[in-house]
Amino acid sequence: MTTLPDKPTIDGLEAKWRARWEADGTYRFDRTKRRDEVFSIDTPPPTVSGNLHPGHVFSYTHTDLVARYQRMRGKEVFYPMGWDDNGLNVERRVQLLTGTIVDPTLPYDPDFTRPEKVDKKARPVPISRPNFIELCEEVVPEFEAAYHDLWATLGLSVDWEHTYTTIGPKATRTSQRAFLRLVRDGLAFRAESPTLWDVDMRTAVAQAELTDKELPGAYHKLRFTGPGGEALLIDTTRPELLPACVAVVAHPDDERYQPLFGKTATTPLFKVEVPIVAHELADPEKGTGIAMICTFGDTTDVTWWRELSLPVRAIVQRDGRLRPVTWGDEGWESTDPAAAQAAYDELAGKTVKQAQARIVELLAEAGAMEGEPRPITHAVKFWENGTRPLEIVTSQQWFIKYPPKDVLLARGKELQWWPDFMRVRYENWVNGLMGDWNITRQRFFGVPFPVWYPIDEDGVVDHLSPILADEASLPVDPTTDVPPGYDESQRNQPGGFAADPDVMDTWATSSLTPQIVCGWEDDPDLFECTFPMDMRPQAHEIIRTWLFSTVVRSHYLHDTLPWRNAAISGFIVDPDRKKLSKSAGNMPDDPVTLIARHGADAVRYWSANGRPGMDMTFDEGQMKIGRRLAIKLLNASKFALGLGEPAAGAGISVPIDRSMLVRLADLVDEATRAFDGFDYARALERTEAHFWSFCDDYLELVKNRAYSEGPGAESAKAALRLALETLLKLFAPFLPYVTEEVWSWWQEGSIHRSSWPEAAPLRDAAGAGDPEVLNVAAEVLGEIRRAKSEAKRSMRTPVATVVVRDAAARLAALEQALDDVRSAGVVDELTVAEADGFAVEVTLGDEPPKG
RNA sequence: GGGCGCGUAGCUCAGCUGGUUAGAGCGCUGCCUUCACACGGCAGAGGCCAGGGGUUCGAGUCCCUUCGCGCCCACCA
Repeated sequence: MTTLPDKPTIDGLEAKWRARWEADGTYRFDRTKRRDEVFSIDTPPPTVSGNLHPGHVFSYTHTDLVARYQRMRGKEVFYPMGWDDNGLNVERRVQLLTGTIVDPTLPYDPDFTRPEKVDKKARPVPISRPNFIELCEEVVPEFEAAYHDLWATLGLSVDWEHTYTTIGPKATRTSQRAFLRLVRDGLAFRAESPTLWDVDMRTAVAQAELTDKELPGAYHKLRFTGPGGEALLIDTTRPELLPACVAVVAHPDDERYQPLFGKTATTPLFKVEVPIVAHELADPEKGTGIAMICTFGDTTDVTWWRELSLPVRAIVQRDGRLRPVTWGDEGWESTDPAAAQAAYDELAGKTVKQAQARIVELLAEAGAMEGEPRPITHAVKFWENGTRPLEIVTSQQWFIKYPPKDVLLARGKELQWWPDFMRVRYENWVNGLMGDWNITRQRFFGVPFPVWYPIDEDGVVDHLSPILADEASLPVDPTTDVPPGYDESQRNQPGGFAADPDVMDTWATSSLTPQIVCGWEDDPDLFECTFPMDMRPQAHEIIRTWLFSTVVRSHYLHDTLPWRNAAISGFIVDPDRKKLSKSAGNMPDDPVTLIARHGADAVRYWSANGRPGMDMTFDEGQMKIGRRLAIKLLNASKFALGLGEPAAGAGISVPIDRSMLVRLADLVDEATRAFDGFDYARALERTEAHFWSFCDDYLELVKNRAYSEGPGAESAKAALRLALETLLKLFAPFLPYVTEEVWSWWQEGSIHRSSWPEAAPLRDAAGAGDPEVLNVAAEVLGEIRRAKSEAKRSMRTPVATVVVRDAAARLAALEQALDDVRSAGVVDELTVAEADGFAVEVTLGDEPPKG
């Protein structure tokens, strides 16, 4: 039964079909399927602390295109959605939004309620850690709701019964269990180690979260005293670390310093004797070719310190200020402790920056600095969201050991990358790995370590002998739960236990998204039919974090890749190739507004034009084209279906109808091939081009015949319905709303649960169809149109005569479509003549009578 | 410093393993209110394919090189 609207519109389709799909469970995962019948997707959980951004729409649409294609190919698609509500960003956003700050020394206040209105200028209200976590749990769902609404309106075919968060109990349990397994296997361990440290957030930061910023600095030439009392000049950009100097270093091949290796130099001001050592990382070209090693100025210092077995003389505290030191104590020997103390007292308590200013004055007064500081610009390491340079402090942290590089590189080769060249980023990262993965964060809102530490009878906490939680008890929070064999009264008591106060790095949990969504050990049946997963879609800037760490965890837990395919999306840039951002002032309207303005199908159309891995320009013009395409689909469908159903058993007998179907079969092959290679953009482009010529040429050519009666009309109607069904299906992944709407006019069920078109049945229906028939007919019709257009006449203008000159084969093709061409062109007499080239002579007839 | 990607009409982009006069859409110009569509339709103008070498019968397509843009990585004292 075909029911056509009088005036079809795309307005309101989102609300209508979104509700219907939800009610019908159109995208619900059927967990009774076998693994080989399933296509499972490791959805990127959006960071709910962020603002909705057009870039989100872009990349999430790409995933949905693949999901919809696979579903129509007959796969049961496992397409969950997560919310990343774990980590520093959420913590900070909640702090700002609620005007609070955590003071871990405060007790829980059961009467605390969220302030109604937040004065951004006022001092944040200090609250306890449990109160803050409650606040987060209250606020985060508000963020999530905004995303859920956007995704559903955009038409993501997500199964909303499979959602997860990266901090909820499920994720926490998975994360803690995976952590305990690593501890058990000796792959996660606790150690005291120099750690990159953000002095404002007062937390450790991992290598993956680093970013470089160009900052002004200055070389200061310091006068050390060599072994023979001679001056030894050393350039440094960090003179304030002079008291932390533990050695000076030059390249082993540097002839200037070779005689000094093994001897000692004496630091200015503090009069500390430090060894003169050799190491290849010292660059003879840089400064004076000899550098001071401090604990710790940068990661090179850490390398030197480790490889040369140097002592620690740390001065920078976790708050970024210099700590008090008593010179003369063990480890702080000086040939003149009184002078050292006097100089250091000038620095203690100051920030790094203040200390630098002061020590430069002291050095100048002591005549220990050659010349003036020479300003330079150099790259300094920052936490990616930080405001001050990172320092390196020594502290106790949990680390995960990385697998050997060759193992990691082999995993990278095993994985299918779309596009393939993105593998290089992974390999670059693996090759640059240093040390182990520090997963400890000194924060409040995160997955806690399921660990306590014993306290001996003297009240000393043994941080190197952790008490692990039972797996069966997970998830646990060590600050409120009690370790096995203890009771609450022993908390923080001699002979008792102390909770691990820290939380895990957000990637330590996000790296387990496949395990979380597939129900690792919690839901073995689900895991069986979904893992290893088929596809990880994600952005290229988090290859080194999310992708990499997920590979590591899956390697350890399951000795397999977490997924077969990594589909990497680009991001959105403005026409000047600048990344869109609020600060750059080039941020377009938010996605909800864009969808309201252009329609979800139109916004998806724009997104679908971005090929995997390619950055794309934000362009509302493309959305307008998408909207036009959707409307055209409605109208063309209305026309094709409005002709009525073909008579039962009607054959597709007319050559041009068969010709159209042959070309359509080729299109199906091409679109299918493109989709199999994750090239949805190509599939769309080909389908779209085909559709426009289908409308402009084929529909025009067959229109009059289709309106008539007889076998010709029946052939046209049958061909049109077959073509329409095929085209709707090819468009369905891109334009889910309009295709579903048209589908509902004449078909049962959802188009999104129908089967992807196949070329073979089309070729069967086309029989010995020749694609050239439609090609030549369209070209001739084009020439007739041109003649009318150039004469500035209406397309309805009758044509007295048309003479087509062309090669014999093409004329033969044209002969098979002669009636349709004549009818569409309103031609009285059409004759053909053999010739070498294609030429059409058109003689227009009289103007039709007006009125 | 190492690497990856991009540079095709005013704009956004196709052009897959090299093959006839380089494609689409938008924008622009002109025409047409045709019985699916004015949220239309038809047609037109517009390009030394970033520059320079080379391989080849033939290069936007392959090789070398220069320039510009973007990004990733790096032990920048």
